[in-house]
Amino acid sequence: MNLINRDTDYAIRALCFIAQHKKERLAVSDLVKALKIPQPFLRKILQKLNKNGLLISYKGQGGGFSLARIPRKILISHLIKIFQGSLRLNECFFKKQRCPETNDCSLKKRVDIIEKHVISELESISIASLMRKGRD
Amino acid sequence: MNLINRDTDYAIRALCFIAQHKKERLAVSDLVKALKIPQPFLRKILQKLNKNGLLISYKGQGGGFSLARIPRKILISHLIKIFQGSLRLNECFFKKQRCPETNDCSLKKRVDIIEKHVISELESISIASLMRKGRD
DNA sequence: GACAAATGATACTAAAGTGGTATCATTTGT
DNA sequence: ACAAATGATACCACTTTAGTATCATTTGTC
Repeated sequence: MNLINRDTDYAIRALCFIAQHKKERLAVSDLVKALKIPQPFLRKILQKLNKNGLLISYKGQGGGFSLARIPRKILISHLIKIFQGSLRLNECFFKKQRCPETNDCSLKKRVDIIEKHVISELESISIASLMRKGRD
Repeated sequence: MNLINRDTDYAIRALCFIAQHKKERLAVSDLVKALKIPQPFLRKILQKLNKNGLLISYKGQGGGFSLARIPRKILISHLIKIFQGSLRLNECFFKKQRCPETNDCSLKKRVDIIEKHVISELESISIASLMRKGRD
């Protein structure tokens, strides 16, 4: 079980790398060299970031990608939603059915509390905060 | 993404049900009636709970299962470990490789903190605490 | 205008995980 | 001896994950 999957992880690395570079347009090939992510896979990820409004793409020769917003406004929670679907940790398997006996979803209530905490923590992590050196 | 999968969920229900019953031996067929879990699947789950020391099994006619320890000592975190493997939310995909640039796993550090919180919360949930009525 | 360098779109694939089913062996109370 | 129970194991369909492959389109440069 992983909170962050490979797509999301690659997306974070790519966004950090783009954010750190003065050049405001980077081609996939530039990123591949630095990040060691298979090129076709990284392309797919960047295309998705573009579709979701986190990157701007430039087609044709000399094209590439640049950030569509400042790093502080790019949140890990958003990336997880894009690449892993919702952030829910607690979809009930028995939506209609009442859980038998007294165990009627006191479990769900407890896990909901955990979920809320995790979500709020993930919403506090931005690309900017991951870039700041010296930050713990 | 779900913190608790179906195996674990069924295990929790089964354990709660057994714990609530005065009869200290319950056969799979008794549980199936009450919990509406497919019998062969539930059997597999109970066998695993037996192997992991949470249930005691009695073979032969009149056999069944009983709790191997008091409900307060059966923790959700333990069940997750049994049915879903480790509780880690944060296995690094790049164990040896250093993450490129300055982004060297400040992400991991942040997620580790979240993980610790989730684990400690799950360790605080026991079968006993799920059975107590009125507990929110 | 031709060409090459870039992204866009889409379809495919292999491996692992999830949620089961099926079968036969063994134990044990009556 | 028999039936009712668990033990062990193998199988299966479906979904998700982590990619690969291919062709179409755009655009700067010569």
